[in-house]
Amino acid sequence: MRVSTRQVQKQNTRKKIMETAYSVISNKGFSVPSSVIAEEAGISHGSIFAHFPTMNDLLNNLLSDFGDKMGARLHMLAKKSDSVDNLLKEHLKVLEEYEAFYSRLISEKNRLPDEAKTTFAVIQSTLALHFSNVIEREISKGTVRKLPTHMLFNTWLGLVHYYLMNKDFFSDGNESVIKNYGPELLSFYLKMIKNERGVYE
Amino acid sequence: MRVSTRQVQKQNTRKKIMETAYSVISNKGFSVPSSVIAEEAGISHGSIFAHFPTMNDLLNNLLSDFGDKMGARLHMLAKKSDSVDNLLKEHLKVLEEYEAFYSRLISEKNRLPDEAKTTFAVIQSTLALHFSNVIEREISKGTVRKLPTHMLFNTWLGLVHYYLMNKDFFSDGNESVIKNYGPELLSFYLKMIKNERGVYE
DNA sequence: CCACTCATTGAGTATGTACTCATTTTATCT
DNA sequence: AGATAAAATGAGTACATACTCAATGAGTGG
Repeated sequence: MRVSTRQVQKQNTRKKIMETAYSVISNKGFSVPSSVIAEEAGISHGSIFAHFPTMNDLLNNLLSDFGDKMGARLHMLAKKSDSVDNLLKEHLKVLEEYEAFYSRLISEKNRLPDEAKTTFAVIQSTLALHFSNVIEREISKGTVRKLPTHMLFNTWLGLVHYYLMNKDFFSDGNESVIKNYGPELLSFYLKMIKNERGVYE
Repeated sequence: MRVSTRQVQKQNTRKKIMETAYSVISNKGFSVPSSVIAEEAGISHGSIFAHFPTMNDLLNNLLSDFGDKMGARLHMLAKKSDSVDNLLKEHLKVLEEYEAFYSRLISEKNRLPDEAKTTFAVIQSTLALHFSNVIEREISKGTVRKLPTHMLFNTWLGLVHYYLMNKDFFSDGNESVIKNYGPELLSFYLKMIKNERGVYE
């Protein structure tokens, strides 16, 4: 057989490590010790280092995977988003899906390896691209107020990140902030940026 | 004499530790080791622990002082702020004054002792109080659009924090983000929340 | 000037965590 | 089945950092 049991085993272990790291980091943050990840994954401590030369390397792999995954997800949503309303609604859906890890990322990115900034940049610029396309179309249609696109974008992201980072202030325990507040954020933001009086500008 | 040289000496050392910690943390973040603070302050490592039982205790003192100082400063500005424009302009001034440490605080508060959350809450609620006073007055005057006050507040703070936390993305090196972008943030935000057509609602 | 007190010192200790590597376990090949 | 190679193990090492404490020496009071 081409794919030996051994190879499968090794790949499984690697995958197990990555998945466990993802979930443990989502719950406890990036400063979780390697020993905890090993324990949680049900493997020996040394095994991690048989698969990844350093913890930083594991982190970089995680971050890059995450960037790809979430980036791809955001890219998709653009296709079915003809309006700001829909785009942002879809954005919130994606965020809810990745909420735990994403929150950790935006909270802790400044003290993570550079890969974290790259991951963040990938996600952000993907979103920004689709956002500005949709917004500019709506501005020229007159449905959105004539305001600088980049500021509209930063305001939306700032607002959403504010809620994600201050989770403990807004939500109790492990509840999803996006689930609880997403609709309010969305409707408020739309009210703020939309032309109430139609196309007359 | 009542105040002996010794007492003065001790107070000076304590002050020196606090001030150095404040500036070192402003530059390098809260995870800076005690040894670096001691070095920078020009005192022995052990001296820190002669003044503060633990590093956490030092941090708590710093945070509580900072909260008091910035809280008081924010409290003052309310008196001369008759309009949102002025209030936010003054807010930006205060932020610029405390930018480095404040940025660290909002970035790292989630992994700091609980005192950090308290400090944050003190600052935030002081600002929120004055903000909502001014905003509600302007809403009833018709100069600000009729939108929920708490969301207006969160949007402003979200936007500002977004810039502070992504400093490296917006500004190079050690330049002040507030200095560079404050005016743009302010004018954009005001444009967004203000009624362009006066009192007709 | 001497005895005493107290702030300061810094080498030493304790602890946590990343990473190593000789050994063990397990799959594969003949 | 026995020999070999790959994967996993976990006790051991290196290092960073918080905190201790006996020793130092400078200010204080008699």
